[in-house]
Amino acid sequence: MSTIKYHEPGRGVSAVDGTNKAKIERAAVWLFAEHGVDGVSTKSISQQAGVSEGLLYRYFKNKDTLARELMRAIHIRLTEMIMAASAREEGLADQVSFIVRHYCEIADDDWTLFRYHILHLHHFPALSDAPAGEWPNSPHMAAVKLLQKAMDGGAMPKGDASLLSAMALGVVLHPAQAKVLGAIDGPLSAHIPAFEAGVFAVLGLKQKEEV
Amino acid sequence: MSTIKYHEPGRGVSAVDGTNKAKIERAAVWLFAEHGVDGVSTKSISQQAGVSEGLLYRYFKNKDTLARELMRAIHIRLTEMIMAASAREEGLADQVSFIVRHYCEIADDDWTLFRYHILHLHHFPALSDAPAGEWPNSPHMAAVKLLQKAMDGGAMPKGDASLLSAMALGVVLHPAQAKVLGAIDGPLSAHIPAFEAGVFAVLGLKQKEEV
DNA sequence: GATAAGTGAGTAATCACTCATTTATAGCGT
DNA sequence: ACGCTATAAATGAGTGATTACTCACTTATC
Repeated sequence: MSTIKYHEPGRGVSAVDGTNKAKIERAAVWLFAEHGVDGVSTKSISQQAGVSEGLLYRYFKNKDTLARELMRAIHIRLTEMIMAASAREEGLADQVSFIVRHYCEIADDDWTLFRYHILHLHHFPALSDAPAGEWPNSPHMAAVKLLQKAMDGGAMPKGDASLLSAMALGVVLHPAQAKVLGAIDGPLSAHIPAFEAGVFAVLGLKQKEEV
Repeated sequence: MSTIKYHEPGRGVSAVDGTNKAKIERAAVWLFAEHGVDGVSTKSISQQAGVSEGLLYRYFKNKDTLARELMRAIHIRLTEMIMAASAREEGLADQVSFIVRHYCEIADDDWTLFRYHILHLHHFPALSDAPAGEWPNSPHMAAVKLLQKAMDGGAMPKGDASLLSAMALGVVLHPAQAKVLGAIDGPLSAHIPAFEAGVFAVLGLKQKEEV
């Protein structure tokens, strides 16, 4: 696990080593987050990375593959985090707290990559459409499965798991979007207690008492 | 006011008349929502609209102006709706219900334009940054002012109005995003009761009793 | 000396935008 | 009705700039 870092253009992604491949990825994710995949030229990526344009094509088949691999990295990280929460045995409240906390920490850990995810996921329908088979392939579908299991087990009243999941995620993700637009500042983690309270309220769970 | 219509490529925007200008706007908003401003060529807009490429420049200075005018239309419509809610005198609960209901109805009324707004607002920093002066210039800032007034008047406990506003809006807007990605279907208006309950819960308001 | 890493000029396609030209519309005296 | 004219609406080939990507080549590494 990495230490927490903010805002600097393009930390994280792959290991923060000094290889040219990592330089390209860090430059690309920063530019993609800022301008969108179609708003960024391969030339600008190579310039930002400080390498030649041709080198991009030694490590990535084409621009779209580069953009998709970066998106997949954060998409999978978030999905697996929610699946990990789902596997915990301490009850629904614990699972929800786990997700809220780790969502914020993943966002803060590599804010550039996270920003790329929330702003441009829709550019990759194959990642986000997610009709989903046995394994959830998106954060949303993983959360739906978690809530469905809780409903089936009687831990919360039955309802539209997909809708409730979207509402609960929105309590965290829209503030994240507001942070992108400059309407909120500081790390997301600073607001974990507020997010927890909000998500608990939306799901109709009893707030755990203060300490 | 117009009748409710769904999904068809590019209804709404300006009046749904048959003028070439309206044809261009409808084609553009559909393509911009689908592929982003930078992912759409002026040629493709003119083809989708069934006019020549040169005609675009009789009605709009350039591609970016066209994209910005369309975004401004929905951005202002949503902002003014929230300001209208703010002017109502029936109390905070009534204002919140008003906003939730009208947000859904505006989205359903011109889903293509609304989709363009939630997916690509960040492409226009000048519209979304909104440090805001006396008059709120974004839905978020309008909602913040409403909540701040409610807090000052003792209608709800004091807190971070900007954060709470983002959380509350997220209860409606993230499901809207989920609908864009195909994880939720049907008109947003179908979920108004659930959204109201969620927003009330996030804001710590008493749910009005069932009828 | 062999393989891998890295370069950047070159290519055909596409881009946003212009402008000389053509087509449609409107007004008006007869 | 009709022709004549002035203006507005609409066209699409043409412009230089930029695009994603290739490849013959040079440089570094073992």
